[in-house]
Amino acid sequence: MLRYTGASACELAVTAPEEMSLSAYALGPDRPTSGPDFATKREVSDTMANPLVARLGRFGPLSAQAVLELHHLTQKSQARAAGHPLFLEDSRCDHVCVLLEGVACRYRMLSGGRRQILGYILPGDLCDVEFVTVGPLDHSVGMLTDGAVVKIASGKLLELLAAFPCIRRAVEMSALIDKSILRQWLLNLAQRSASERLCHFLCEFLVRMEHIDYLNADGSIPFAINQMALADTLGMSVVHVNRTLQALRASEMIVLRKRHLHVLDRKRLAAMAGFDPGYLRIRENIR
Amino acid sequence: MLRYTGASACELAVTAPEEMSLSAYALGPDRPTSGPDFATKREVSDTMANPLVARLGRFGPLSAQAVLELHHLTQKSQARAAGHPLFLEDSRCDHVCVLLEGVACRYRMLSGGRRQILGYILPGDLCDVEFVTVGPLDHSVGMLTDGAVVKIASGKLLELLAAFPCIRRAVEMSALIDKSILRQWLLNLAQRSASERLCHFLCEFLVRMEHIDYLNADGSIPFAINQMALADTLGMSVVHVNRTLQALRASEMIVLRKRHLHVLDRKRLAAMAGFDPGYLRIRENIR
DNA sequence: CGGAAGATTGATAACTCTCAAAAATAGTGG
DNA sequence: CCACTATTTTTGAGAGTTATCAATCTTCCG
Repeated sequence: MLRYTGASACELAVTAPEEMSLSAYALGPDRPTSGPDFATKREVSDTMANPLVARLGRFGPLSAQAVLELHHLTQKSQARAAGHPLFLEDSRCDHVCVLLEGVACRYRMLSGGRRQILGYILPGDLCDVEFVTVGPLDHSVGMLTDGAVVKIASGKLLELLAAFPCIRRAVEMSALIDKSILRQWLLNLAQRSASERLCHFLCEFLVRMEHIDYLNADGSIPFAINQMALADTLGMSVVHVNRTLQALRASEMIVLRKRHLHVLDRKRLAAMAGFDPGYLRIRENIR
Repeated sequence: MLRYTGASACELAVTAPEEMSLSAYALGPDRPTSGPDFATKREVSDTMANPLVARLGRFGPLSAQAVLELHHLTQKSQARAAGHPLFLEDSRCDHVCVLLEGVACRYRMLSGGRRQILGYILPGDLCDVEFVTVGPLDHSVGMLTDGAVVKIASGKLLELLAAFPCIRRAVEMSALIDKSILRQWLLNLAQRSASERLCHFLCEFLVRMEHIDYLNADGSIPFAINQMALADTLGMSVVHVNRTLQALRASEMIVLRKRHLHVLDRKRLAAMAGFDPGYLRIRENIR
């Protein structure tokens, strides 16, 4: 039972045009997601229902006051359709976003219309944490799937960081992990073959999704990332992504269809990729 | 054949065996480097002679007291020969290093004896700034050339950060730039051809060296990075690095010999690489 | 001078890209 | 609910880039 079901509009059974009325969507009483409706749950006890609280809380205990504040900040969620930009390169920004639902990515566009995806942002993640940034952003952030976000003014966030050391620590930790992931990606791109790269990405994505409770009972996860995005992530052509995926399917390591990924043999996939989840700093290891 | 033997002593024209008497070297009156002798310049007014002070100072004004403290911390430099490890993956550490001289790099070893270089550390840079790290390090740091470092206990650094907001800001800024460089490298590896990657790296290295005043009067910079290290940086084979370098020489964009790099045509090199120095957050642009 | 590390060369093979087109799937509007 | 269009996935063929292997040459340094 999931908040983010992975599909663009289809699974949510609502159309989500670029400029729909956001508040209506976010606050509507019959919001068609199957998950908890954040707008109606305000109890502190319900901490794990809030992706931001859940995520920060995994880095260490948060004070009750801190949890309250975080809850308060994430009340007014706004829907965002796939393709919607959250931040644009070269612009300046006065706020950060918390992703509540869906998948977003950092990316840069290059001459020739190429795109390089620099990282994935999952529910509960803060972006762009480089709020400290004085200059213009050096990359864009956009939604890869439909989802929902909350904006937080930079000033407000800075207050929060100053007032709650537990939050500050969690955010700092989160930034370190981001960096760790970047290094891992670097290594992937530089040293591994196309199929190894793809396997590694799938392993990482699986572990991250599992960590935030998006693993379904049947062992699958929502996976609304199309082959073009995979190509832009892994520095390979769409054609080659396609063929590599087919090879993985043929060797019965994964099933990927209808925007859901089912890893049939984690061990083999991880071995193939040389994947060691340590860099994600998550307690439990891949089985 | 192990891949990481590092450069032999050369720039410094001294032999630097693994376990030489460090203090003798660092404090010797006739230290054979061409640069300023940090050990004998203790005046606060002489701020730019201290690589750490110089580097942090470029991010914003440092209070006189902060400069004093930084100076004090960087008195006891220790020589480090090429190949010397500063931090080892999986170990825990209770200190950071400031590089005063030479070039160091972050790297990870992979199965099969391969090495991936994850970043370069130049004089004035702090490593590993991930001192906050609770867990073991996820990568190693080692000297690529002979040089000198100063160790700072983590506790001491934390005190400093707490006591001097100007230092804290500079260190945070520095961490952000690190991340920015990582993203740029990612993009390089994923999207550019071997020759573009190489050009891009040379541009970046040139700008960084210039920024810390290592540009010689003749327009060259010290470049003690061998082709094996370049290969491990750019994810290509040594053979291909060699051939690509030759092509660059043939097209009269660079002269690279005797461990010195002379870029003859910056504009063309930058254009070839798609290099835009903005991500380094340095005032002056490449000419 | 001798040994070792680094740079260079040649030949071959492997991997991945590009182009072009067809098939399948998802989303839209009647 | 169905037809229609756009997007995404899949397939085939050929070309290009880069890796690998093995040997030689060069430079450095004791």
